[in-house]
Amino acid sequence: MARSAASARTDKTTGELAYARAVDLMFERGYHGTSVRDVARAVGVQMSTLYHYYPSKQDLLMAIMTTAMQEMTERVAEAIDDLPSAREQLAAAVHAHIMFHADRLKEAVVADTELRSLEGDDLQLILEMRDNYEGMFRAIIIEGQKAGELRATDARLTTRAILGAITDVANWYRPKGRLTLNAISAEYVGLFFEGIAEVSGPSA
Amino acid sequence: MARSAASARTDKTTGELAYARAVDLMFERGYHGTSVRDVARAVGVQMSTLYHYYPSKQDLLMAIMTTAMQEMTERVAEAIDDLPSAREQLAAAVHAHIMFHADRLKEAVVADTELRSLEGDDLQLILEMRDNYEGMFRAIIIEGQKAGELRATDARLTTRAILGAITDVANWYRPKGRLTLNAISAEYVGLFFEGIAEVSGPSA
DNA sequence: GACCCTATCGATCGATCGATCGATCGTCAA
DNA sequence: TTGACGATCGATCGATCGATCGATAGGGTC
Repeated sequence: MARSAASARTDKTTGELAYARAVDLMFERGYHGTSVRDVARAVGVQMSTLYHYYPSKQDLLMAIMTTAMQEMTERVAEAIDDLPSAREQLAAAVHAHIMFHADRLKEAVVADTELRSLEGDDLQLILEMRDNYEGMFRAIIIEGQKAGELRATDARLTTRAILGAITDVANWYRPKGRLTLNAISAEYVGLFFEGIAEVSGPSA
Repeated sequence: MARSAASARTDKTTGELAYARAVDLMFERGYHGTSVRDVARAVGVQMSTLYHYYPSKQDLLMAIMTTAMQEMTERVAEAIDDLPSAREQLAAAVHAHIMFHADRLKEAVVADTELRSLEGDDLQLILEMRDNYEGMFRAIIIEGQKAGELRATDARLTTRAILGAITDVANWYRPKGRLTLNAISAEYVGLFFEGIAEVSGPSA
């Protein structure tokens, strides 16, 4: 088969390269800020060639978002599997979420921010995947409250607070930064469980 | 002066209307997803008229972002002024941030998400305003730790965790929702200070 | 060797983009 | 009453958008 120069130079097919370059560009400039021409130029191929792999620009975005949501969900599900306590499960889930947002940072950010660029059924599908993902976290919290491990806070709001905080990691994390990923993850878990108040402090 | 039909029908000038409609549209579709034509159509005016008030599309975005950052900073600064303890200051800052993100929701979201649409000096200016804003929160935490009110967590990371969580409120808050803003704010403050662990629970 | 299929190309479609022009409208001061 | 001027209009610019076209090169299949 005829392969593009760029595709032959790497071990990826043109379709896989298109996915990767689209992730890069949409991460930097957003969906509407990225033209199909930009992606084609980055792949080293004509624009019409991309339409051989993805029927539309929207389908290219959907491929990114479904892949990201699906793999993130799998990672968290695997991480909490068989853990005995809510505390351990929640810590593992937070850790898995942060890890995914670090080493698949661009896909995660695109998935987190381009919801508004989706239309119709595509939007509904991703919303369902998000609800399902959030539900995993909320279920842990609710079970932990039933078991007496966790305080009786509003489960839905608590879930949003935790997810809001750890999703934001993708907005500032730098691999060469001051803290390792494990340190970041551990510190977040400590914050969530124990809070910031000094128990023996003046206000206790 | 010659006033457009839309401007005459309201108490706003065309320039103010343009700002408001641009906020609406960029909130829904993002900066690159919103055309100057869209804004003009929403205002009820010709596209060229908008250029009488804003020299470029980028300047329109900058007007929104600087306004949002400036007013949000003022609100938090006023909220924490004269409060005696770090605990009270942080609670007030969190409350003010959430309140701003609720009643100026669209501007806040645009300011939070369109950083990547800015270029050159514009980007630098907004980044400085963000750093300054974040610095207010971090200063409270550091002072609270010195005073023994707060645990010795990583101040920079703790600040990001709190801001990440409360900024995300704009992504799900609905005025007709289950919880009032005061309840949301109070619950968040409780989470941040006390955490979710049950102190007398099995893991304590 | 005849055939087909996938992958790619260059060219081009109609639509829309951000931006700018000169002309005209409406208001207010003199 | 009139002249100046800010505000608005309609028309248009060159560039770029997402999408589609027909053509064809190069392997695999029988």
